[in-house]
Amino acid sequence: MRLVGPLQDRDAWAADACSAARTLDILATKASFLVVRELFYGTTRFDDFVRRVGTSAPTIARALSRLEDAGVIARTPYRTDGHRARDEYRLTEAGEELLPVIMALIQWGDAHLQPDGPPLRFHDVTTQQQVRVALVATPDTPQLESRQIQVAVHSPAGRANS
Amino acid sequence: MRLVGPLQDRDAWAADACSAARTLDILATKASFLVVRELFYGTTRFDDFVRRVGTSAPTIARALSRLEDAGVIARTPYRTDGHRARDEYRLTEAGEELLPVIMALIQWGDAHLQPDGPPLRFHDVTTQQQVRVALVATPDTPQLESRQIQVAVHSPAGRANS
DNA sequence: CCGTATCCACAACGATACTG
DNA sequence: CAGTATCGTTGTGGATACGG
Repeated sequence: MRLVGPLQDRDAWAADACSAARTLDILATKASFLVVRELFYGTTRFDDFVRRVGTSAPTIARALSRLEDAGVIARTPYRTDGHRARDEYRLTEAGEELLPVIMALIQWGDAHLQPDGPPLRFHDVTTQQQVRVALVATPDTPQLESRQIQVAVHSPAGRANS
Repeated sequence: MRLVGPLQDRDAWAADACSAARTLDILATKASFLVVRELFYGTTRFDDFVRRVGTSAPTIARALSRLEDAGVIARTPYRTDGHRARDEYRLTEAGEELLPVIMALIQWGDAHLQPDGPPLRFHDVTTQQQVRVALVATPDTPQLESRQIQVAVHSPAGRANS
């Protein structure tokens, strides 16, 4: 990248105010990232997070409450039938906007850490074109939303579904 | 996102093989992310990392060696004049491809954690259009490279450069 | 089924001190 | 200037046990 303008204070803006640093304070741990990933995949229940993130219940509880504090997710009661109140977790609008972060991580991992190819495929639900994360400088480039994206397990070649 | 295909094994592909999880194993800590950010900003020297990431020397040393092990950065000697050999750190090609990850973090932080607006602005070096991270499903959308991006400190309104 | 509380192990961090 | 070594503290995570 090419730095322009007043750069004498180069050391100043790095540490405190950097937006990446602030975002990372929220998504502090690996578990937090993966909980957000699961939310995009539609997971809403505590127990499913535990199993699908592959971590312990306390870790999930910590991640969920931190994300809630940060306004990334909202905890809402479901099945309000009688005495047993249960919560489900959903992304807020702010949380939905984390999709590029997650997709960028997946895309890099697909390209560099998956010798056998990507385990998952992401396609536009209408055009069936492959979805990718791109850096663009065109204001008119449309932004895909999460519900327009289709996730499929990648089965190599035409594999008949038994 | 809409999950399609065989989903019985939903719990399986989440934990082990997920590309996001694997990427996060490399960028395990906040310091690792910020070191990568600094590399994009052109930082190459140990001491500059320490100051600009705002952390301690051992933390930087750890982050650098982990990133080197992962093939994200390469350590090359500079100023080979005589007895004093020093190293500089640069992104590998694989490392360069982490730019969408960093930009996505910055973009989210700009939108949600900066009440006074983004501290930095990113523009296409030729068109001067603003750069953003987008999810696209069009194969022909061009990908901006890091050297086509211009970084400027955001000074509100027209502030004369003294 | 949905979590929380407690405890222990380990990894990451900062402070400090030291080497070339 | 460019790191490494050590150490005490904190944060993160897993195991287990417990309560709604």
